[in-house]
Amino acid sequence: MTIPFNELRKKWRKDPKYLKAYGELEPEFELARELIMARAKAGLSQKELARKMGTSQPTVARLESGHKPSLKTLERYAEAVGMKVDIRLVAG
Amino acid sequence: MTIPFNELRKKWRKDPKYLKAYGELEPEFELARELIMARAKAGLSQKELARKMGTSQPTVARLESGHKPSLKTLERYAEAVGMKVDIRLVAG
DNA sequence: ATTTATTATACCAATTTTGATATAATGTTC
DNA sequence: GAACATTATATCAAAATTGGTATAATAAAT
Repeated sequence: MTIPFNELRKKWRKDPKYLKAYGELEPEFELARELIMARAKAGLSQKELARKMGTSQPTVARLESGHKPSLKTLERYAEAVGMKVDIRLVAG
Repeated sequence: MTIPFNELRKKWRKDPKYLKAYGELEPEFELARELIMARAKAGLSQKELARKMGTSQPTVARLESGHKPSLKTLERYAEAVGMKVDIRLVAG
C-alpha cells in the first residue's frame, strides 16, 4: 500500500522546525527527504523497496534517516524507485 | 600552479572515444569529470586539494578516476574546491 | 483494544572505502 | 636530458558502511 501523505507531512513539519533551531538546512536531511519523496512517489513501502534493492528494510530506514551512504548504494536506491542519481557540484 | 588546459582537454578527448566504444556515458566517469573540472576551476593540483581535504594525493587521484566514493568524502571534496554537492533523483 | 503494517534503532559480522605509503608514469620547466 | 611537478596505480591497515537479525515504536486497519 502507498505511504499515507500525512505521515510524510508530519515528517516534513518536524524537519523545518528542527532545522530552524540550527539556522540552516542540513544536507543529510535534504537527501533523506529526497529519498522518502521518491519512494512515496513510487508507491512503495520500505520493505518493498528493500526487496527491489536486494537488501533489508532496516537498511532502507537507515538511508532515509540521514546516514551518509556510498554512491553505489544511492544508485541502487534510485534504480529501485525507477530513477537515476544526478550529482552536481554547485557554487557554495 | 594551475592545471594546464590541454592536459584536461586530452583527458576529455580520451573519455568520449572510450565511452563511444561502449555506446553510453558511464555515470562514474561523469562524476570523475565533474570533480576534475571543479578542481581545475579552483586552480588546485591534486596534492594541494588533498591537503585542503585532510587526506593524501593518491586518494584524490582515486576519486577522479571513477571509483565510487561515499557522500561524506564527496562533500569534503566539494568544500575543498569551494563548492557544494547537489544531489537529485531524476527521472531515469 | 487487538492485530497488522510500517518505520526506527541497536548490534555485530562482512564488505567496502578511506588513508597512507611506495612507486611508476606522464608532463613541464630549465 | 635532467630535475621537478603532477597524476596514476598497487597494496594494506584502519575506518566506515552495508547487510542481516532482533526488536521497539508508531500508525493503520479491523
